[in-house]
Amino acid sequence: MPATPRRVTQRDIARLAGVSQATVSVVLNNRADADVRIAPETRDRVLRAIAETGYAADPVARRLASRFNRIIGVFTYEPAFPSGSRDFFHPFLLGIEEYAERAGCDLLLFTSAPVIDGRRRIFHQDNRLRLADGCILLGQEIDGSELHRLNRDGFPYVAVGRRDDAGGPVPYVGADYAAAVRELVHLALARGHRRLAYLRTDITAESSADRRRGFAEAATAAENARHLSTVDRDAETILDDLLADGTTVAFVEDFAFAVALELATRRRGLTVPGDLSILTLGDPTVPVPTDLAFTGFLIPREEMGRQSVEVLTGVIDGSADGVQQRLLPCELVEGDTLGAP
Amino acid sequence: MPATPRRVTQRDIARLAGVSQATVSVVLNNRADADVRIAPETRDRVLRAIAETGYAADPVARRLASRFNRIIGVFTYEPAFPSGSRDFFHPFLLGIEEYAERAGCDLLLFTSAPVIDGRRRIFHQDNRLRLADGCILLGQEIDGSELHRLNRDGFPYVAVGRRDDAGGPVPYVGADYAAAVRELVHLALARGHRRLAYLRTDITAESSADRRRGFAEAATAAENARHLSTVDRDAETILDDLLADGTTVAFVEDFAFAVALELATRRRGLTVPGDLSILTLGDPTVPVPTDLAFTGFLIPREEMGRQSVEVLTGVIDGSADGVQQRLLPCELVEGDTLGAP
DNA sequence: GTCGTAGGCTAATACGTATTAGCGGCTCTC
DNA sequence: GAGAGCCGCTAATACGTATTAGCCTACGAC
Repeated sequence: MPATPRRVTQRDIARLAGVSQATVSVVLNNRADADVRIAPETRDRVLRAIAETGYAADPVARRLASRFNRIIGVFTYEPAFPSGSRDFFHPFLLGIEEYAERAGCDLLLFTSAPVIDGRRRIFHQDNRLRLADGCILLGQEIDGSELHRLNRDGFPYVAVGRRDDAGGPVPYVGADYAAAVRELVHLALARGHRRLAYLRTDITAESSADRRRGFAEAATAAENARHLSTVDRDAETILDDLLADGTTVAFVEDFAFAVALELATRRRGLTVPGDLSILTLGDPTVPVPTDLAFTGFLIPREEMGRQSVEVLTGVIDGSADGVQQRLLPCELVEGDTLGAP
Repeated sequence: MPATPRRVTQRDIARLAGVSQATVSVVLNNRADADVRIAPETRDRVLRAIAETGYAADPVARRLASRFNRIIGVFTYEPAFPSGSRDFFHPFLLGIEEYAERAGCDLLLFTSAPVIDGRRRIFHQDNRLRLADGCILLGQEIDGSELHRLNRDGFPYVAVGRRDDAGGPVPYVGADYAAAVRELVHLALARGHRRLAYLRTDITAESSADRRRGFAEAATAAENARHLSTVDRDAETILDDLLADGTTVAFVEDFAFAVALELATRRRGLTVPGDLSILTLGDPTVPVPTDLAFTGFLIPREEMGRQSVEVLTGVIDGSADGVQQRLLPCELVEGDTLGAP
C-alpha cells in the first residue's frame, strides 16, 4: 500500500504558478491592502493552480499562524450518558447547531474530557480547549473554579443558563426563571389562592435558586407561602402535608414529582385543579408519561442555544463590548391544572 | 481592558525549569527511548514547573508537528434542519459519542459545510476536513463523487450505512437489511402467505436497494411477489390494488405509509392482520403516531454509531488492515401485524 | 594516556500558514 | 537627472510543538 501522498501545500501551488508561497497566501486571503498588491494576471495564475490541484488550506496551520479557527467548542458538564441527560442537551444543541451553521462555524464536542470525581472537567492535563476559538458551557451545575480559570485565562466562553460571578461576571444566556415564577404566582393570586407551597428539590444550581427567589418575591402578598423539600419523600406524604395545612396551590420544581402528586391526588378521590392546583416550573428534560397539560411555562432552550452562539461569536471577534448576560423570557403555558382554590 | 496574556508555552516552562524546550517536550510525551534520556531530577523540575503554571500543550501546534489530533470529524449529509431529520441522526450520534468518549477523542461536527445545489458538500473551497484525523459520514444518500475524492486523497473515513464502491471499496458500518427482509419473507411464507407485495418509495440509496434485493431473493418461493411504488399514491388506491390482486401480506418501506395503510384497511371494515398482514422494514426515523406494534425489525443505530468510531480509529492508527466493511444484524420485532393469510 | 561508550541533554529543523519589512524597477515631477 | 512615489512581489519570520542528529561529560577498560 502506498503511503498517503503528501498533501498539496501553498508551496506546491507557488511552484506551479511560478510565484512565492507568500503570494499564494495573499491571493487566498483576498488581501487588497495597499501594502500588498498582486497583479490580476498573477492572481489568475495562482487561482488556476489552486483549481487544478483542488488545494484547500490546512486549517490547523492556519490557526497556528493566525488567531482564529471558526471552531466553537461545546462542553457538556453532566456525563452525556445514560441517554436521559443526552436528551436534556438536545434542544440546546439544536439551536447551537443552527446558529453555528449560519455563522459558518464548526462545532467541537469535548467528549474527550475526563470524568474526575464524578464530573467532567474542562481543565486537566492535556486539555484541548484551545482547539476552539471559544466555548459554550452546558450543564445544570457548572464548577465555579473552572469558570474562575476561564475568566483568568481570558478564554472566550459563554454559559447556557445564568451563573453567579466567578472571579468576575460570567457571560451567559439564560432563562428568566424568576420572572416566570413570579408570573405564575401572580396568576395564582389573581385566581384567589392565598395558601401556596413551593416544592423544592435538593438542586443548588442558579436555575433553582432563581425559581425560589421568584416565588419568594411574588408570594409576599399571600397569606401563607411555604417551602417544602420533596427530597426522600413520596407524593403521598407531601400531599398529606399540603392538605393538612390548607394549601391550595403547589409550585413544583421537579416535573416528575408534579406528575406523581397529581396521581396521588386523584387516587385519593380528589381532583386537580378542583381540590389542589399544581403548577410546574419548566417543561421536563426527560420525557415524562402523562396526558395532563400542566399549567406552567416553557424554557426557550433552542433559542438559548442560538443566542449563546451569537454571544460567543461576538465575544470572539470583539464586536461585543462588556460582559454579555442575557435572560430570555419563558413562555407561559395555560394548561389545565390551575383552578380556583 | 488588558490584552489577553500570552498563553504559557513550552518555552516558558523550559525557562522556569532551566532546560531547553526540547526537554520539556520529551518530558511531556513521556518518551523513554534509548536515544533521549532525561534524569529523574530534571524531569521533576519540569513537571513541577508545569504544575505551577497549569500548562497544557496547544493541540493545534501539536497536530501541526505530529500527525494526529484525536479529533473525529462527523459529517451529516442531509441538512440537519428542520428538526425531523435531526432526530434521524440522534441515535447514531449517541453511539458515536459514547465510543468517542471511551476512545478519548473529541468530535468535530462539520456544520460549516455549505449547502450547494440542495445538499451539503464536504469538498469545497476552504474545506476543513483536515482538522480531524478521520471522519464519519452520515446520511441516507451520500454523494459518490465525494467518496471518490476521499478514497483518492487517502483520507481515513467510514460511512454509516453500506455504500457501493466509489473508485474503490468504501469502508462502512451498515445494517444488514437484505438479511432482515429475507427473514421477514421467510416468516411470512412459513405462515402460509403466497401472494406478497413490496411497497417501495422512490429512494435510490443502498439501504433501500438492499431491502429490495432481500425481498427479491427470498420471495422466489412465493406464488406471486410484486413491487409497487407508493410514490404519489395514497393508501386507499394501493389497498384497492393489493386486494384486487389477492395479496395477503405487504412489505412496506416507508413506515408512515404502513400506518396509513393499516388505517385505510380498518376504515374499510377489514382487519390487520386478519385480512392483510403489514410488515415494516425498519423502525421509523421520525416519531409516527400509532399505537400499533408493527411486525418488522429494528435498525441497530446506536451500535452502528459505536462501531463506526471503532472502525475509524482502527483505520487511523493503522491497526485495521484491509478495507473495513461491517454489516450488523437487525433485530426482528414480532409485533401484531403478521397473521395467517 | 588513549580510546570507547553510555548517559543527559540541546540545537536545529520540520509542520503549513499569515504577516510584514523591504527590494527592485518603473513613472512622474521640477 | 535626482529625488519621490508607486507597483508588484519576495524573503524572512512567527505561531508552538515533535523529532533527531549530535555534542559534552564522565567513566571504565586496557
